[in-house]
Amino acid sequence: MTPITKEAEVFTGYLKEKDLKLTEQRKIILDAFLNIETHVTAEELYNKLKPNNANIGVATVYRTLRLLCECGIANELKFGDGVARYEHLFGHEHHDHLICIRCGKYTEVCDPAIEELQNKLAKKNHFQVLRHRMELYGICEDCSSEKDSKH
Amino acid sequence: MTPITKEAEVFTGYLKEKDLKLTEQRKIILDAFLNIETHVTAEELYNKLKPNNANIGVATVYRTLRLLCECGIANELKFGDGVARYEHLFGHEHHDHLICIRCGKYTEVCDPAIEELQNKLAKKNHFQVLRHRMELYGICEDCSSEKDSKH
DNA sequence: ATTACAGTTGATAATGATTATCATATTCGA
DNA sequence: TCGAATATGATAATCATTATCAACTGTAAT
Repeated sequence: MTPITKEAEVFTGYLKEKDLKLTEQRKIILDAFLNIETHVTAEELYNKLKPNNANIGVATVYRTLRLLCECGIANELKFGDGVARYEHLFGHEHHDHLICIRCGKYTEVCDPAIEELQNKLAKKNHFQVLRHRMELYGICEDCSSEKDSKH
Repeated sequence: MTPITKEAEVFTGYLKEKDLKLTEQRKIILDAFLNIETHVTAEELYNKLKPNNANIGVATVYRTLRLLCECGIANELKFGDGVARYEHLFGHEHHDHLICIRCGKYTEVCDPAIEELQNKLAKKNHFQVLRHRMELYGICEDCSSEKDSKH
């Protein structure tokens, strides 16, 4: 069976609402995107699709990822290396990132206490927060112990 | 008199240490950079210099900004619009940003309580934090009241 | 099912920020 | 002053992303 995911429903609804069309490519891209449990770049997703779908172009991948962001299924991340990465939002609502500068691995974290302080901070500055990003860069546990275990 | 700024000292020291040369262009670029009290992009700095220094190329501006980052005088910021911005660090050590998505204005903020929680969060994840970035995106006070005052 | 049109597609050109190249020019210690 | 090492500016190259556009497809009404 082909289970109709929450994401597929949302996407379909969004397209209808905007008078956009549910094309074969969009279905394939959404499906592939949901089957990746980490960040992907548009390029990576495109390369993943190519073997089985020789006919999907990069431009369409970019276009579709934008749509997925617009309807809240995906989230665009820019860590500062000049490439946009995309992650799905459903199932892991909001979170921040710990990014290892040695191996590139990242961990999703969430700290409600920090969020609360952020809101307080914003209020103090008469600023209405819509979204935020917080990234801690450093060395992850694995890389840290690797360095220690040099013998 | 030409006051020798702390930044000029640091820069000179850094260049000497690395066997790099203190060129006329580097002096001019540092000077111009220090005279801007906000973020600048490399392009903006270049345009600012051009009228009085027809002979400085964009490449040199980029190169010099990188040096300034390396020696801790400048800090590179990437807000996700594809352009790198640079701010000086001395005098405003560490801070985070409130960024207005309507007018583009940003405010520097600093909250030690948040920093502390960040460190705790990292420790809990056995992660060694080297640096972090936190940006709150939303509507600033001015833009917010502007909207209200539509009459 | 057919039609017709609005929206979509892929190939590729274009863009825009940044970096590499390279011949010429500068710096600075000996 | 000289010479080796480093810098410079102009411009080509790069890389991710977006625009272009003729051909194609989804959809809702017929």
